[in-house]
Amino acid sequence: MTDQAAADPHPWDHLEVPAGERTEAARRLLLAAVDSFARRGYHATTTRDIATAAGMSPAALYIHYSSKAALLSEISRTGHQATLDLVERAEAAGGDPVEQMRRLAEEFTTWHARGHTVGRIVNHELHALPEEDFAAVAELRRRIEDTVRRIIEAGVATGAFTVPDVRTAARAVTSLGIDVSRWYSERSTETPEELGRRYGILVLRMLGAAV
Amino acid sequence: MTDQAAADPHPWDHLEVPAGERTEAARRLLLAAVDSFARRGYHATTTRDIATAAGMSPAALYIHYSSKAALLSEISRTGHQATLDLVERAEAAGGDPVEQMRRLAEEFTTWHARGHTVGRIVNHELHALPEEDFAAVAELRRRIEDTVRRIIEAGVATGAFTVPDVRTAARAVTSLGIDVSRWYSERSTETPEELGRRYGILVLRMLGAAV
DNA sequence: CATGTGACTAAGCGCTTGCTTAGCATGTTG
DNA sequence: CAACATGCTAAGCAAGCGCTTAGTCACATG
Repeated sequence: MTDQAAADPHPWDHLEVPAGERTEAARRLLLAAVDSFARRGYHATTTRDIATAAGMSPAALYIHYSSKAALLSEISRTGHQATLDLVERAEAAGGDPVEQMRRLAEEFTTWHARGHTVGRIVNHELHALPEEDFAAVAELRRRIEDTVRRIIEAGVATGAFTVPDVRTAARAVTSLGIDVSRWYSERSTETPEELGRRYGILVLRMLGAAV
Repeated sequence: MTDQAAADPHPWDHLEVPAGERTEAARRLLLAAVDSFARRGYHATTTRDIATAAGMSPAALYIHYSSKAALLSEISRTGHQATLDLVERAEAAGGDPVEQMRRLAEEFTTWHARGHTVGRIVNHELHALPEEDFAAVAELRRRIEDTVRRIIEAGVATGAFTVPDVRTAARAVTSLGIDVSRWYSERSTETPEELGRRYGILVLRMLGAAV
């Protein structure tokens, strides 16, 4: 089950929710919500859309989730956590700042291409979150950007990177990856991995590394 | 009136609608729509929100615009046209590909920072457009990206640029600028012009130019 | 085999939505 | 000064919204 899910990429994989933690029905609802929120946007999606896509009556949704916003919260929180994990793993895996940054840029980009549906919700529906969920998620976003900045600072210190301004460069690196979720589509000719490799090169060059 | 509007930057300036072409009331409605669509999103904005912000009763909106979607269409069409004009001017102003690209990247970035409210609507509410408006706008977007790609191709031909893939590089350049409208805020410490200059350097480096 | 229990549906409630209608002042025109 | 156009408001309509209620059914437990 688990290894098959890993072999067969799926929007669900981008929400780090252990398979056993929710029932089949709740999982189906969450997947339907991801699809619908990503395609039409949170406010344009109705609870009837979600329930119908999950093969249930409108009322069944409320047995598994307390509200439409609760679905968004779960998607946003787990999606952000998965992204932060990815970024911190790229830093922790070691090597010099150039190696760390290549890994981070490649995987960050690949994630946002493969999981562009979840990515779209994570990055474009922040304003629709209940206030306390927004605060939690904002903290995760801060830590993602901090990690990127830390690697750039390290690279500037060793002389491997040269940038006009560290904060601006960190913004640019994360921004480039995030925006992939806006434009990437299944119809794109590049695979997520190809795109990741190419973006890895572009990012290193942007930071003034010799590539 | 007109020169004061030019001296005092305003969301309106990013919608290239000649001052005389609409009445005061219609202009107020359009501005209220820009503000509300950018802040809450198209679907979360009600016609009552817009009319009230423009100081009118809900019904008055329909004297000036045929529907809520007509407001979005006008914002999206004029916003896209303004962006295309900017990009084509940067190419036409001459110089070698490096000079053209620096100008394009700087002005494209500055535009998306200063006009981030309009930019947010232009780039994130495409799916809410009526079908025929979407088609018109998609054509403008294609021409924007084509212009960027043309300059990169010219630079690759002269040897000034080196990129892993021209289409991917063009995507990255436009994407970097577009995403500024998502995260830039009036509270940002960088001015739009500062950010433009820094992004200009990052973009040229990304394309393998010696900077 | 009575009594729960959990997952579900049919129906619908109260409210908000985009938009319309009817009417009212103001100003312009023959 | 009658006739009309313009720009607006008060009131409200049909449709759709998020969510609730009441009840059904399959199945587990004493």
